[in-house]
Amino acid sequence: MDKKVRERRAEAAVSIAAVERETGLSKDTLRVWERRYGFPTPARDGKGERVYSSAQLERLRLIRRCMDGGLRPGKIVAASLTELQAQIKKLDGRPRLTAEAGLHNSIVDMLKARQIAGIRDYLAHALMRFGVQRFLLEVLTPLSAEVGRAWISGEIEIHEEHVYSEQIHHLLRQVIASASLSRQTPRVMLTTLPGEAHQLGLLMAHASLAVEGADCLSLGVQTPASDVVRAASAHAVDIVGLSFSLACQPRSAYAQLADLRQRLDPRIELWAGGAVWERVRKTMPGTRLLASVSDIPPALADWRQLHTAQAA
Amino acid sequence: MDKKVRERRAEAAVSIAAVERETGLSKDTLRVWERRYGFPTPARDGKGERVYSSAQLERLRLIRRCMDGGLRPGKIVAASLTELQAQIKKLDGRPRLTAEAGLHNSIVDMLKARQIAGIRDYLAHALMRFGVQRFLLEVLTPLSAEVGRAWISGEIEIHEEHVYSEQIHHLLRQVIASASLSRQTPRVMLTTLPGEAHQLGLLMAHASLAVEGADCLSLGVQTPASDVVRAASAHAVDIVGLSFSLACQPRSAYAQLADLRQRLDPRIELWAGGAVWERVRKTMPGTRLLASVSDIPPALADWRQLHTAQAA
DNA sequence: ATTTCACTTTGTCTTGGACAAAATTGATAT
DNA sequence: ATATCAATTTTGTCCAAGACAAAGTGAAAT
Repeated sequence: MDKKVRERRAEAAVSIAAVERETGLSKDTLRVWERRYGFPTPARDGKGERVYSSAQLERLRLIRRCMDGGLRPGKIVAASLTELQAQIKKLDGRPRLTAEAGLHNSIVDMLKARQIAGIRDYLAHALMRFGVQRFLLEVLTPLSAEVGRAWISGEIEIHEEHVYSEQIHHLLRQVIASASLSRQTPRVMLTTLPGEAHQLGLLMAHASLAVEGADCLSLGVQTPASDVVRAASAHAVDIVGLSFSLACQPRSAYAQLADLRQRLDPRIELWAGGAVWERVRKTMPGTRLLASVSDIPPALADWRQLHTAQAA
Repeated sequence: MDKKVRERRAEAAVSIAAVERETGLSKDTLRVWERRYGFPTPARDGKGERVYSSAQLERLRLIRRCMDGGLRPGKIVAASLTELQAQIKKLDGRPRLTAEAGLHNSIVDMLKARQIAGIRDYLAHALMRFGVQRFLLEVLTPLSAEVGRAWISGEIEIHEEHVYSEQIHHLLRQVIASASLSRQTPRVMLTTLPGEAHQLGLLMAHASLAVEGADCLSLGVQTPASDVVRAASAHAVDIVGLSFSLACQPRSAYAQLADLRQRLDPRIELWAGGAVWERVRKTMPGTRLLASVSDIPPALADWRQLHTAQAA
């Protein structure tokens, strides 16, 4: 099955723009790698434009994954497929927080067996059993990582990953709908910046905040920074929460965040969530970096303590 | 004091990457406009890199809005600020789709007044009053058109449009959750093709189908055509439903659809929804073009009639 | 009224060079 | 042994000006 998937992927030939979309590596970066490291080495079409094979695309995805794990391009861009897979194995060996280790494998198996109702039931059951916070942290976080891994390794196809995301999305919307109460504090506005199209992180944060009794207002994904500033003031929120996925570049994410912090009303707190922040050492004054959903409840408790203290 | 001045300067001066993020215009496009139309004309920093003033950024945003309204770059990139504003006023004057004028104006007003709870209540009430199908057709369709128009004409800001979309999104997910029954016929797989990021049309179709008792499986947005083909076979669906927004090009949409029809198992029906199809006259064998949500129930009735006749 | 064809507009891709921010290395001091 | 700081390497982003095809426009022909 594994092999078959890979062969089918190898059929298509993709443009540099498509590779940029799929891997998150900019066109400039792809061209400069070709010059410096001799990889990737795309064919050319009649126009003289780069045409990447799916094999190269897959290898680029592996490279991307290694980089997300902290390895540097110079060491891995020229590395062979087997070397990359060895590196990933090493990275995957990190300890995990898991409510149920068996769960992840069975969900991936269910995806492969197209048992959608089974997935839905399993997730709904886990949610009821553990409660929202533990569900997010101990079930959804490792599960999403596992599904992502299964896709990269070719175990499942992209449409199976889509099915998974869609089920989670649906479940989280229901959690948010039932957990939302109006007139709570603090007021939190949630969104992502342009370029960040991943909704799941945002929804997880939304669910966590809603359950903890915050008054959440989501703008959906991809709100330009200037609109975030205007919307935050217009809706008089206490906190602006931004979600960043692992796919984004830490450097540009940090720069965007710094820019926003500068333009945002200093009385409004800025929280940035996402696993990227594990890899960033610098902190930013007036900004709270939340590397995991488990950081949300303590952050909220801090805010409340500070603001009741001030009121008293 | 020194620091404050520097901050103000930094506020007024943005890099080409920041302009790309804020406006959605690619770096290449910005550079080529500079060459061709003589605008924008950014200053340069010590490195020789472009530094855009916030005035130019604002003008670029206006240009962007005119283009979203259908104007072409050649006519407006070199236009002055006042000319641009005049153009936007003209766009505002286009005929409005208002079946129930009172409702739409009040929703736009509520958006402007930040009365989110009011919007939510209003929509929920309309849903209960009219039922799902009439709600989709008579409320949501004209309302979305009106909100889009209000944005183009500058009446509301983009974040207010985001708030609106998010509320609709939430409501529709709830409709889908309560309307979905398993083991119904036909089995319908829903998604959009790459480049089509709009979820609302897809959700509206999903809600309509779910209410009519179809067994829906959504893949979310932007599934590559080859994955659509594989997923349709893997999940043994009867119908593949694709959503196209008005923003897409009729010709490329038609071409993509024809390509998909050719590769898809001929026993699986292909339905394409979206207002684009109003502007396309050609039909495609084995493909059903649905220009409105009101076309969904009859299409479903046709399918059922055909397939019960065959079974008998 | 619709299709066809030539013409114009427009976004994206190309090359190879340059440079600064970030990361690493090595030397020195505590 | 560990912390600090400077030197060095690595790495992503930006630049220029040219090229080309896809999308849009408008006129002529069916």
